[in-house]
Amino acid sequence: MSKKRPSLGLVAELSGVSPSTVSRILNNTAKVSDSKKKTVLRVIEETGFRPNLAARTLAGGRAMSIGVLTQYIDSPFYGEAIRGIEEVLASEDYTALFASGRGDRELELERLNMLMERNIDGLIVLSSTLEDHELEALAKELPVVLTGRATLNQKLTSIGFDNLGGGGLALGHLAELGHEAIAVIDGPDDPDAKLRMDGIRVECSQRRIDLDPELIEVGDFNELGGYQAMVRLLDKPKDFSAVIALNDQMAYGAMLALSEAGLDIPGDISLLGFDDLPHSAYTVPPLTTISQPVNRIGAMAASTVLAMSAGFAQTSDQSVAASIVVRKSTDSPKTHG
Amino acid sequence: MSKKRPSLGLVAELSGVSPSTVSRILNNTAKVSDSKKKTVLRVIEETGFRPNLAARTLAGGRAMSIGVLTQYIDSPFYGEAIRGIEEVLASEDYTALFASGRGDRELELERLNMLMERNIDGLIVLSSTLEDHELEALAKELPVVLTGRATLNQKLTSIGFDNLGGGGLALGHLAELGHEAIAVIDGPDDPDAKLRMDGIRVECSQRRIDLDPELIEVGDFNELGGYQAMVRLLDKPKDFSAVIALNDQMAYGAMLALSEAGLDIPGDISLLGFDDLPHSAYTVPPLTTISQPVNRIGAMAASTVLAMSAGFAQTSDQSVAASIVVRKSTDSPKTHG
DNA sequence: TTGTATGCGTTATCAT
DNA sequence: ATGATAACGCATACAA
Repeated sequence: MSKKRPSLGLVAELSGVSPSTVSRILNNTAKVSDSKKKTVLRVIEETGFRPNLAARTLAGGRAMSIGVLTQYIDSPFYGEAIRGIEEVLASEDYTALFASGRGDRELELERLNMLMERNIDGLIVLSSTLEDHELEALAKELPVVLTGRATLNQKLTSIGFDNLGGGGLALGHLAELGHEAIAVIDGPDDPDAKLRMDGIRVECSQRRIDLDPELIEVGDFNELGGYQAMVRLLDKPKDFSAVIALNDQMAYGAMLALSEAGLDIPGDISLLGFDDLPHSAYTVPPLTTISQPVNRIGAMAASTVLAMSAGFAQTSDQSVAASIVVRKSTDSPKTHG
Repeated sequence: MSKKRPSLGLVAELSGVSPSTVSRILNNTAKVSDSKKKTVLRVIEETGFRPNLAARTLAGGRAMSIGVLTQYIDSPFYGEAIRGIEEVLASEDYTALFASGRGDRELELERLNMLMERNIDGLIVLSSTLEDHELEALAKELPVVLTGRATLNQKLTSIGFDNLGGGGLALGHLAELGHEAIAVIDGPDDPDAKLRMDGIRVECSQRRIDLDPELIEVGDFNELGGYQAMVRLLDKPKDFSAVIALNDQMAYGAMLALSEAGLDIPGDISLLGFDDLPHSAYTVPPLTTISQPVNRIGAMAASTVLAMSAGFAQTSDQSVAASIVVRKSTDSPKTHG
């Protein structure tokens, strides 16, 4: 019953031209007389013809799709990037194919294979358990753009945050408010976290502020890890007046721990995060945070793969600047007599 | 330089068998002698052969992909569902193709076309601006499973939340704590919101509680809308001791408004949300909420399309039960002398 | 400018 | 149980 979809051949027949002519019109790959073009276009309209992507791909054309490798598709952080990617790709008639590895190497490899089976024209790696040499190997087969690994490997094209600068911004803000004893909730073993930490350290030494190693606790980039790290921090005999969480999600967890301890933000403790997730404007109090333009990164990554796929060489590294969004979670430390 | 991917033909040649035999082994579509099977499998291993999906699709096989139509891929709510969908699909070697319409009908149609071009084997509609009759038309062309439209149209297969029951649960909880003047932050014009509201109303009449229309403000299912609705509520001369927000995101916004007004949760006002988003365990205070097993819904939707695609008829409606997660944002109203 | 012929990698229909 | 062959819908090299 269901009449099968019209094919290019049908359109050609109905238009009284050859299939190649229709193909040419579709892909704008050669000149076609206006009259023929007009009728073909009309027939396409009438029949509702849409090229079969499988056939097009098989015949050597592009698959019109870009793979996106990530850990968790449902993460507020990657969500931002994904939106940027989607917008750019869609505007060029490309589609994003997502593959989440959930931090499991086996699964990630499996999903990556799935992407390759689908003849993707390029790959954006938002985060991955893959090692550099594996990514390099991949990059020899198709355009690959990484995010968050800037400066780590010059053989790979990457779009980075200015994590170093962001770290400096964070510490600078607190220092200028007058904080001297500053605790940090570090992230997992991850290039982004490392560079943010480095930025904080550099700024510390420039301002002659002492970063007490005892006041650095490691989290997992999630709420729970931030909560637990904050609890451990609070347990220590050491005093501190401000806390930097290396991402907003951990800051959320820290907020809860602080509140349960009866501490006021920013009255007792100032708190600062990274990423400026959409939700951060609505925490209580609204969170001061380092804004990494994540969705711009996504957009840049997308236009970069597209450019590479079209044969344009790319400069290997690009990065976007961080900025600070000052809200209500940071203030001067209270001076106790 | 880049040696092109090994094909089924190559594998056949190297194994000394015909292409058909290799295909049979791959798809388990006929008996093949163990000896041949063994060598073919070995060659596949050695060459790293992976079937080309475009070819497979073109040749009449399945595309091994299910389209997922949604408004915003980066939304904590849909994120949950998407995870459920992905897990089920991946386990069956299927892939989800996402298309976000961002609430724009034109864009949504455009993205839907993109999905059709890709020969999807089925479609899951998480949310859509499409009307029922359009969805019915679609459902005639391929398996379609909806979420959140249960009971609205019997011709369509759908997986629904028990919004009605959830609404009852919410009001029941507050009623039993002793609340009588209850405000509601309603959602946009949306079946889910409507049913939640209905559930609240039904429970109200059973408990002889009066739901003051003045205390119902409409939000947009986002933090900002919740914030604004709460501000409007606070502006009214009417008194209330509890607020139900029809989803967690609006509850987050309400929390901020309440805090800015100097009101304590739950000391002054109890607050309750819907959805039990991952973040809700980490708000200050942690949010009491109606848990809709969103990711189970996703999983059910996925297995349902798969079943339909395999030719099994489906009962038209399924739904999963709601439950209440009591945390710290609700308590008995304070009795003022 | 336009048409013809061939091939892309796989499945499916026949044979054997 | 296995192989030969056609077909899927399109792009492209080659002819005209």
